Amino acid sequence: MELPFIRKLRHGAALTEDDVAILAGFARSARASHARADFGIDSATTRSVPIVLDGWACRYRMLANGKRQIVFLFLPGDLCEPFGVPPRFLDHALSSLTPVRYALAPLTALRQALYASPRIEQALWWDMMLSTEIERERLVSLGRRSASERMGHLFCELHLRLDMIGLVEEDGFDLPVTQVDLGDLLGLSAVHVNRSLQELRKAGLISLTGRRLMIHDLESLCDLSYFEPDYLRGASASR
Amino acid sequence: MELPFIRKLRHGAALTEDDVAILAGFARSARASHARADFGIDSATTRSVPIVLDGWACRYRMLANGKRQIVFLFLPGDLCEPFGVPPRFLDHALSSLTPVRYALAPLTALRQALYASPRIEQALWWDMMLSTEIERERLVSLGRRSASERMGHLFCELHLRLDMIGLVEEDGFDLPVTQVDLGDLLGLSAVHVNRSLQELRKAGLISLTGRRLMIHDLESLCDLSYFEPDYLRGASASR
DNA sequence: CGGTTGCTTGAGATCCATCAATAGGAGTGG
DNA sequence: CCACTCCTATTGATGGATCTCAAGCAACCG
Repeated sequence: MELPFIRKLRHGAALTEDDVAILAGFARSARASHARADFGIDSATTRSVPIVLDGWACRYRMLANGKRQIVFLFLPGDLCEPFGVPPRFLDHALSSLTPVRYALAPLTALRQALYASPRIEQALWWDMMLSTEIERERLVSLGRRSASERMGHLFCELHLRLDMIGLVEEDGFDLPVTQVDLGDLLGLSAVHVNRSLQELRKAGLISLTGRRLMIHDLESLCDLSYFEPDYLRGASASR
Repeated sequence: MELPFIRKLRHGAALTEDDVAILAGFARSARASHARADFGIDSATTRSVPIVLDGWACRYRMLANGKRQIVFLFLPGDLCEPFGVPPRFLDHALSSLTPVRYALAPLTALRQALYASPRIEQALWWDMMLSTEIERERLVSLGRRSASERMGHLFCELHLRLDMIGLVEEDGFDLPVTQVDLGDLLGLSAVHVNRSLQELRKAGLISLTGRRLMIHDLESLCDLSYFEPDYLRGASASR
């Protein structure tokens, strides 16, 4: 199967075979990380953008009172930094949630790639804007949506993002994170995550057994959570 | 006085006089907007990035249940979109909070400017990362900080951002927004905004009369709200 | 097996939203 | 100038949403 980040970028621009070859080069040297391990920037890897090949990861922040907030959730195919990030902004607070395989794309090589191909440039900008929109919408969730609305919105978002890389089967997908993680993602306590999940279950919208989430009524879930797929209106390359 | 957005960008790169001249060109044709008016992209101005010259503005989102969440607060000198945003992502939900003067920088001209000068390119990337960090930190606020912590954090952030463009005098600055606006920014009800403000006042940390905010004890305010100026660690051009 | 991790449930406390009412100030029309 | 209205800030009272603390249970694992 095609690399997830290439599969994803195809949604942002009509890549040629040459483009794909260049991008595939970034994934040649993969690293592996255990679950729950920081894998951010160390001195040796500075000036590189991690690309998730497999597994789930996140950017998070810890407060002095011990609370954690996950700022962004990275799925397979996601670039963990913008392609033009100044090195002094490179983020140390990247962590795996599951075991993760990732590649490190040097900033210089990324720049060369987008100079070489306007389609790659377009795809990378598209990817960055997609991430930005996702982040903004989560901000709206934390500010103005109730617990179960947030949960529902997250599931709609995941459905859309995972579908983009072919990881949705029959409206179900793996959800390989704990309820504590979901709480840190949604700004909720683990206990309340549990209760919100049960609300959605009782409403017949989802089921979640093992680590597999089934969405039984996507439309109602979107309605409940004010999810508008349009907010990722760049999600398709066609206009 | 120098244009605020040039003054701001100087923090991100050592601009030459030529750079400044190019940037100043963007501000030549200013538009004006009343308070509380959408001034986003219309057909005539598409493919341009608004730059705030004067006044406060925001990007917001409305939910179907009537709730509003402000996603980003724009101060004088702020670019309202990333410089490389694909046109299909241009945001319609930009609104002024006060009367605003703004310029429209065509995307194509921005690209030419950053091709022409690596310092301009560096400054624009720096600016984008600064915005990103601010947005992330607000997400942390909404997820994991209490009402008065959020409020304190916002004031620390504003102090830092306004100081960058010379709008702080004796630890005080104008805060030209209503308590409803503050609520939509911080994910709170207007009533609770009022009570949180009084908490900060009673603690002797701030005073807010008319539309002027005085910060009496910046250090305590930072401690209270877990504000770490480092999160804007690219804030100075020196490394 | 015992220890750990994650999920579930209950009870009580806290934070914050909502509803409602008052008061002051700014603008507006007569 | 005055009466009127609208907007904003403020305060009180109440209820609901969510947190925290605590305990039990199942699954997994060394």
